[in-house]
Amino acid sequence: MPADGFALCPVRDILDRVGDKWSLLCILYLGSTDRLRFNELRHSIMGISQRMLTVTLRSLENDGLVRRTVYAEVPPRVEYCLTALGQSLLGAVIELGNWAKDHAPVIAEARQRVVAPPAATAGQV
Amino acid sequence: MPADGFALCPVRDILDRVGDKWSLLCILYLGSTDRLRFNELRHSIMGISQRMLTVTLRSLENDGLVRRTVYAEVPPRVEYCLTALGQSLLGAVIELGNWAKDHAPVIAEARQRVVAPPAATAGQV
DNA sequence: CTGAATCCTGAAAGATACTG
DNA sequence: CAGTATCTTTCAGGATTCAG
Repeated sequence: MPADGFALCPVRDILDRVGDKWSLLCILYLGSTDRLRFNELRHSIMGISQRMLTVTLRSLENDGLVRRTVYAEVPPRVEYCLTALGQSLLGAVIELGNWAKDHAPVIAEARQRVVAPPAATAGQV
Repeated sequence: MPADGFALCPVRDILDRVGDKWSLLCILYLGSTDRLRFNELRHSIMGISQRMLTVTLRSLENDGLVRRTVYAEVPPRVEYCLTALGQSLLGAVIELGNWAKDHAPVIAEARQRVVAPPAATAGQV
């Protein structure tokens, strides 16, 4: 692991954080409403485990993208929402999401082409 | 807005592919020029291993985002460039990259705040 | 209800060496 | 130059359990 000091480090850094399995999903869902409770979010992002939701939310909170509000009630209630910083990221995420939705079939097609290449083509690389 | 988890599946799928450690960097660098040879790219993305560059480029190629052109010369020459599909993604990636660059200091600051929380804040959680 | 703490596994990624 | 082939290590993420 080299001590790197090049210009794209911040990009790498952010993408590492935001490019994990659940962060962008959390941001997308949190961005679609005002705020969500823990289990609301957990139910929205089907497939996420309780642990990963906690870990992801902590991570986003630590980066200042998500605000966590604890209500001193019983039973406990905790609500999450995007911070201004998180909202500023939301645009790019949504754009990425739209791209993904728009081009999903094309990509699926490209992948098919890999597993099932044309058999009759001769010579051509 | 989302409500239905299935709509976000393609997003998950794309983000999984594009959200790995090197793909977006490759797209960014390939998008910044017409085309790049293997070692040019490798030199640009400092820190990437030769293996991971190969793996990443294959992955992008399989998804139809990158075109690989082999010249039957000696010594071998292979050039990579974005396809139209790849270029269509470039916009969102650049926007994400710009966001990362713009907000890197704020995020760094937020992270600092986590490791060194204010001791005197009383009352509100 | 919300979350912390452990344990565990598969996949990702790095290092290295070899090849056309 | 541009890979491929292995080997090893790391670690994200799932399951489970405990706690406030």
